[in-house]
Amino acid sequence: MTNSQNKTLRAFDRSLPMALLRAREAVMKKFIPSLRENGLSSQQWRVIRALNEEEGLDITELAHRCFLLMPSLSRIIQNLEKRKLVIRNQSSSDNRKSVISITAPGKKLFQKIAPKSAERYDLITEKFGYGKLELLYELLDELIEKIDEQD
Amino acid sequence: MTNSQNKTLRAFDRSLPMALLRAREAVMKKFIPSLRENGLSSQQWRVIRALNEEEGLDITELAHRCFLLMPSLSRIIQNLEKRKLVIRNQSSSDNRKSVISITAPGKKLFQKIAPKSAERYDLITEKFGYGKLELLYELLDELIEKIDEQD
DNA sequence: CTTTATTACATAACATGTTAATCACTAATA
DNA sequence: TATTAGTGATTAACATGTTATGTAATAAAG
Repeated sequence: MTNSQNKTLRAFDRSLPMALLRAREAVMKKFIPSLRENGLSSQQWRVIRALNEEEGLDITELAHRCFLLMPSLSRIIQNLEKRKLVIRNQSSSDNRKSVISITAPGKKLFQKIAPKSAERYDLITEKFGYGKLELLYELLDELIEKIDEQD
Repeated sequence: MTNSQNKTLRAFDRSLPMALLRAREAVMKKFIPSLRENGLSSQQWRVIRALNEEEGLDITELAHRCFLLMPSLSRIIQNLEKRKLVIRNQSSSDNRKSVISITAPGKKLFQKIAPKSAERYDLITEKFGYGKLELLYELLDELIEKIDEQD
C-alpha cells in the first residue's frame, strides 16, 4: 500500500524534509556558538572556508560550492568585504566577473575556527560511528542522485 | 587517524550539514512549485498540515511540531490569519495562550495540495527504494539521538 | 497579599532565502 | 557595425531565520 492511498498524510516524524532539517540542526547546534563568538554566520563561514580551500573564485563558482543563491552571496560578500576578510578583484578576461579572495585576517580567522569544526566532527563520528556516518553519506548522495535523474 | 589531525578540513562534499541541506533541497525541489501555485511557502504548508492533523494547537506546541522558531511562527500565523486560512482564539484557561485552528477554506486548500505531496513522496520511495528510505530515517533519528545525548 | 520569577507570545533588528527585475558587459547574428 | 541575445552580478521586495528585548498573564515565594 502506498502512502498516497492514505487519506491522511504521514505525520511529521515521517516527513523526509523535516527529518533532514532536524538532523542538520542537531549537527550544527553546538558549532554555531563558536562561529558567533567570532562574528560569523554559518553561511559566512561556508564562504570563508571555500575561499581558504581555493583562493580566487568568481562569485558564481563560489555560490555553487557554498550552495548559496547569488543574491544571498552578493550580500554576504559585501559584508565580508567591509570587514576586510575577503577582497574583490575584477577579472581581466571578463569585466562582468568579480574574483574573490580571502585576506590575511580572513585566513587567520579561519585558522582560529577550523579546529572547533574538526573537533565537533570528530565527536559526532565517535558517537555515531564511522561506518554509519559513511553509510549516511552514501545514502544521501544516492538519494540526491536518484531524485535528480527523475526531475 | 582522526580528521582533526588533518590541517585541511574535509571538503564540502564531506560536510554533513551541506550533505543534509542538499538532500533536503533535492527532496523538496519539485514540490515547492505546487505550493507556490497555491500561494504557500513551505513553512506555511507545515503549519496548515499540522493544524489539519490536529485542530486547536497553541502557538508554542505548533512551533514545536513544525520545527519553527516562535518569531517566525508569529509572523506566519498573522499572515495566514489575514488570509482566513486559520483562526485564533484565546485560551479560556490561560489568557496568555492563543489557540490556533484551521478554517474551512484552510482545510479545502490542504485537501487540494496534499495529494501532490503524497505523490511526490511515493515517487521518491519508488526511485530510492522503500528499504533504503526506512534505513535513512533510522540513521537520521539515531544521529539526532546520539548528538542530543552528547550535548 | 505583595513581590518576584516564569511563561506565552509579540516585536525589533538584522542576516539570509527566494523570485523577479535591472544593469553592465560579452557573444552572436544580421 | 548595429541589433539582439546571453551571461555575471546586483538590487528590490517580501518571507523566514535568529537573537535580543518587551509585554502581559500566570505561578511561586515571601
